[in-house]
Amino acid sequence: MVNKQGAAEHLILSAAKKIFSAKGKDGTTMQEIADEAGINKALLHYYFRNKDLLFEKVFFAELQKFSPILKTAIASDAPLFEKIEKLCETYIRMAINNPFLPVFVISEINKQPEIFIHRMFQNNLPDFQKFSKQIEREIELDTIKPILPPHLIMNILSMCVFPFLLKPMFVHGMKINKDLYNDLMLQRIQEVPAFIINSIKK
Amino acid sequence: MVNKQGAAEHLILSAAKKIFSAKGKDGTTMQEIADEAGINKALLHYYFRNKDLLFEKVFFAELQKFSPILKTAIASDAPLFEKIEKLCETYIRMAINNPFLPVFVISEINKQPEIFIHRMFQNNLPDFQKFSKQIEREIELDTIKPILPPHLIMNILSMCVFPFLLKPMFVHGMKINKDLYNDLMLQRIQEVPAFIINSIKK
DNA sequence: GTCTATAACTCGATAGAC
DNA sequence: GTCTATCGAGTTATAGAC
Repeated sequence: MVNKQGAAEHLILSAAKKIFSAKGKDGTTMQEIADEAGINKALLHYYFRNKDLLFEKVFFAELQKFSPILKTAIASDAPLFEKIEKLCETYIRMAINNPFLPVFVISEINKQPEIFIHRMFQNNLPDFQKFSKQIEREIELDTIKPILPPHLIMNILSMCVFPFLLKPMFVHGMKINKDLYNDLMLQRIQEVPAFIINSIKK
Repeated sequence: MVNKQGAAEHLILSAAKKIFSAKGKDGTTMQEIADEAGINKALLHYYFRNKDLLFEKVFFAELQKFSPILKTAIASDAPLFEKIEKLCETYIRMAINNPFLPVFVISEINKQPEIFIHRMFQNNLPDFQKFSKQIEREIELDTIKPILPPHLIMNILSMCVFPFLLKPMFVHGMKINKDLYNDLMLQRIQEVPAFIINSIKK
């Protein structure tokens, strides 16, 4: 709001985040971003050189903040149920605080998988192998019902992230208002891990 | 493959389906589609008049085939567990046979929710209200554990559809090859409803 | 740093020959 | 029906004044 050094740069970044999120990279024009930021089109190029660099600046910076958090949660030595609770909370809070991220990740990952994965994790993927071993160990110990680790992992990710992708469907199609939807998402921090643990525990 | 009447039209449609699915409507150029189809750009306009009409022809035709199937499955009078099994099978088979559809639906629904929902269901949405009542009745009868219907509905949709959106992540990021991935998806036709029913049954 | 003006380019669409 | 050639709108990107 206040005119300071770096104010324009910040205005551009948050305007870009907003418009890119709503319309995707290709659907957005530099003019729209400039208008939203209340500045001139040429300034976008002055600060960020071109559209691609602006786009990357906006999203990869945001994503990389979460990459280490996720890696830590997945590789931790916590007991399985505790880890599942932690993972769900991490994913869901991330999405609540950054409603644009899930859509962005899914569309980018389906356009340029190699490039995206490389940028997101910098050649240092979360250790799903270790998590799989932990699941298999619990099955052997007979503390949970048999399930292939990839299925359990997919179930966790799915229930945490997918509802955010469906938000417009619920809000527009089924007349669930936005506040109610956000309440539902908050509930899911407890609801999802409980649902999962109910299903697998012996 | 064979040169016949209607061959070009068919080549265009499947080329368009492929490229649109990967890059989205805005990210795709008519030139790319023409190249993929091995024909000339002008032919695209000859057959489909313009880009928007081509896009709609490709996707809404496909989607509308499924709209009545889904509506029937959701509104049926089958017992709850049976209905859940049927729904999962319907969603997962749909996605297996049309790997491009989930990405398309999610990105479109997040760009233009009203328009998309209207086109997809022609003002005649699936009756989730009825499904919700059915869930609430089972809870009252004490045959399943208490859960808010929207959560259960989200869980079902999520576990059926989301894994298809993550395919590139599994295939590229975690070196799971495509055949194995498809096997996993087929398993989920049984796996997902079992996981859900395990979680909610008393 | 910020602006106006415009150059350079991409892409959808059409004209017209065959 | 299919092609080549080209137009024109819309966008990215830059030059240059302040």
